[in-house]
Amino acid sequence: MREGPNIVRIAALIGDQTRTEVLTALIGGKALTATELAGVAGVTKQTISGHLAKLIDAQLVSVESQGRHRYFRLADDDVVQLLESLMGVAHRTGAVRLRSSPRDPAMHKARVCYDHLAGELSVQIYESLLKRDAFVPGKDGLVLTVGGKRFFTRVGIDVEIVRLQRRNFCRACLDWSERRHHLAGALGAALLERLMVLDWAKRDRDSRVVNFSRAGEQALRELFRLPVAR
Amino acid sequence: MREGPNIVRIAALIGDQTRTEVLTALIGGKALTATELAGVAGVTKQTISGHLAKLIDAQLVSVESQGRHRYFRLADDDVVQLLESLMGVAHRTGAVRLRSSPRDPAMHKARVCYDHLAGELSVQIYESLLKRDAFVPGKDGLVLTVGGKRFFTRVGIDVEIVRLQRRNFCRACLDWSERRHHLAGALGAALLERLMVLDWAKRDRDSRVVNFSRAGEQALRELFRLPVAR
DNA sequence: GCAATGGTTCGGCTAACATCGAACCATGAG
DNA sequence: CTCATGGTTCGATGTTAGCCGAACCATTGC
Repeated sequence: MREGPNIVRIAALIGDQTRTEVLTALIGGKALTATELAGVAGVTKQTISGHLAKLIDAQLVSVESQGRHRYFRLADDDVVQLLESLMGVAHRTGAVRLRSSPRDPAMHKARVCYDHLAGELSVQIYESLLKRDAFVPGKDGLVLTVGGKRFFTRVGIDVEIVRLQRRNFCRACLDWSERRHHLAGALGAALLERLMVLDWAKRDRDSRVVNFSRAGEQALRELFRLPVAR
Repeated sequence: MREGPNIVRIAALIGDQTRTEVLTALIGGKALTATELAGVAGVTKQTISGHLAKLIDAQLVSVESQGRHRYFRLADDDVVQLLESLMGVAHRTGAVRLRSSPRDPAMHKARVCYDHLAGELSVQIYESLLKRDAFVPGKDGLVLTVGGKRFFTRVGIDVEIVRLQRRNFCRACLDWSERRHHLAGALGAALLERLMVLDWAKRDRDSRVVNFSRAGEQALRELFRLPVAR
């Protein structure tokens, strides 16, 4: 009768305010401790401990113990994709949070999606690269062409070193605010990393927003030949 | 404090066995009545009525009244994408249904994803088209090139007529079993439709499986120049 | 060794919600 | 009009699960 994977359990886990608070906090990409997570979720540590146990059991979150601390992070990229997918639907159905802060437009322009860039700018980068044949589809994600490699070399990224990472090198990720794709994988992460090192962009202290400096955005736009800013 | 769309409500709705039964039944693409849905979910009609009201209120499902019947269908493509995304995570975490039927390999090869094709074959088609520059990324999904149009004309699809539909014409959809993209949108739907008319493929009576005839698969492979079958 | 901090386990309380029986409204057939 | 069928509303019931207080284990610092 029933077929396919059991999605109910996963959805039920996300269908709780506290746990979603945890998951969205982890989209930021940084590994957090239980007490930190209890703080952002606004519950006691006993409660958060219970929730984290469930999330780990379901393999949505993974842990690493270091001394008396336990660091929690998302277990896999696909969790990020799932959350962004959920946000897409929530966005369409108008189920947005009441407190739509001034952050909102900034979130749309550029934000962190786990460890890579999301939002308007990121989509433009991805599409510009695609249009210039920077990658072709491969058997597991995207394959960077010789021409594509040049773009990254020019920002100061050593593509061959990035390629050594065990994770997926380069793939597309659906952007909930734009409903289009942006660059993810090790290469996407390396790009965001590099933007921060160059001081072209800075992460907002306590949100997923990424703020570009005037010069940084300018340089990025020229480098990836993005359409002119409005 | 909190930012972004409210995903908890959506996830909580999916996090119920009965409602998920309803949603997955509707991925099949056909609009179903309340009593039919009560049947597949195994609950009484009062119960299903309550669930449907919630799903409609959250805009995951839409209704159309016809006489004394009310036909329920998924409200938007993004719900399908969300469900497939969930299945992807559930698949990775090994949370598959106990009863893994002989249907399972068939599901992986070809199945219906709302109104278009999903599974191994569909991914191959998509990637073959992409490699042959059948589309370029556009501002809202993919744009079919002149070269791409030829592929569809050759199967007997009048692309210009398909383009008239109000829905998104052509876009990519993430495939949970393959973890890669396949073709969706009006064009994807038209292709599946055409395959059935040509008798190259048939839908399984009571599942999402799509069975290809020997000749049909052969023809499809040649037409879209797919890699040789294993 | 002893306190302090990070985290988990246990038990009990409470609220939310899925379920169904029964009654009720709407449409269509005879 | 009358009856049958498709759906919804209401109220009562039972289960689930989130939450916290308290006690407990583990690691670090003094």
